[in-house]
Amino acid sequence: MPSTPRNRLGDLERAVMEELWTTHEAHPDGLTVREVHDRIGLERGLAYTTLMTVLDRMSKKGLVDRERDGRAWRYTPASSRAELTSETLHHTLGELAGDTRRTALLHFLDESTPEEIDELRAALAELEARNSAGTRATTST
Amino acid sequence: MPSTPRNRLGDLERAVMEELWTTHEAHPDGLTVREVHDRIGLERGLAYTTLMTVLDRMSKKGLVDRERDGRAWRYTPASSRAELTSETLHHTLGELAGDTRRTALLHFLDESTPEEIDELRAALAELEARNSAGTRATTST
DNA sequence: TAGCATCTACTACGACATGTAGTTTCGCGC
DNA sequence: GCGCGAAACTACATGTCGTAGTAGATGCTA
Repeated sequence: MPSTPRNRLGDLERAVMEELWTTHEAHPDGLTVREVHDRIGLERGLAYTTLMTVLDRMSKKGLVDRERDGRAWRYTPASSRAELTSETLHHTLGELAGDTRRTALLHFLDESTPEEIDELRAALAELEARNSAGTRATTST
Repeated sequence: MPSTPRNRLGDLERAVMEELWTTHEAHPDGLTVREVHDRIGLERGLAYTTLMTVLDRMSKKGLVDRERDGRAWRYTPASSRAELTSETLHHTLGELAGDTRRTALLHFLDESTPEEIDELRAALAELEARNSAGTRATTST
């Protein structure tokens, strides 16, 4: 857990994260500034240095990690989209006391589509399955 | 549903909302700037006008409603804490595509305490109960 | 009725985040 | 040795938020 809040991304920051996330499989070592610029900067008419600044700031905020590759840096997402989202969700709910949280959750579900609720149920079921399996063996992180 | 995003409150803004929320039952007509100042401004050594500015901005952002009461305005929360939270949760999850959302939810649950998960289950159960009851009668909202 | 209290409306300003980009510096390969 | 490309540093505009002062309206009171 990073000490810095590092929530709420700006538009460009978000676009960069999206790019890093979606290319992470194909490029596990990350992308250089130039690569990011070629992918999302050119089409927006952004200067190379703009992406450099943004990536630099993002690494200082702990949103991305970077590693040397020759004279360049390779940037990788510090956490997956799922992790970051989960973090935000916890943050949002974390501000609420127990009783209020209940109400908020109810409201949330109330305004969810049946599909979303199904997803949630499925996730709960999966968690349960995993837990009961792990009860007598696994020691996960 | 407000057209303006109106998420992410600042510290003072949040404190004001908390005050409006917690006093809403006892004061359904809302609070005046002076009352808000007396309640949370004095102890922080804030000027009266500071609260005025903040409340004014918040009403422009749609966070609070206001109604005339003599020469003063009475401010009420535009939505309950639960609604606002629910909105934020939806917003957070709304950026994700189906597959990613599943993963995010799983992550979220993974990092939740058993109590939190119970709360969620309870909320789901309550929703279900309400739905099956309403299937043949109620026409809500 | 003149003045004081009280409220709103308008303006301001510093700090910080973000988008955007230029300038400087430095190392590597030819 | 020189130039290319990358990083590092600096800069500036805009928007938000916390903070507050001042001007102007209006009602109450002596």
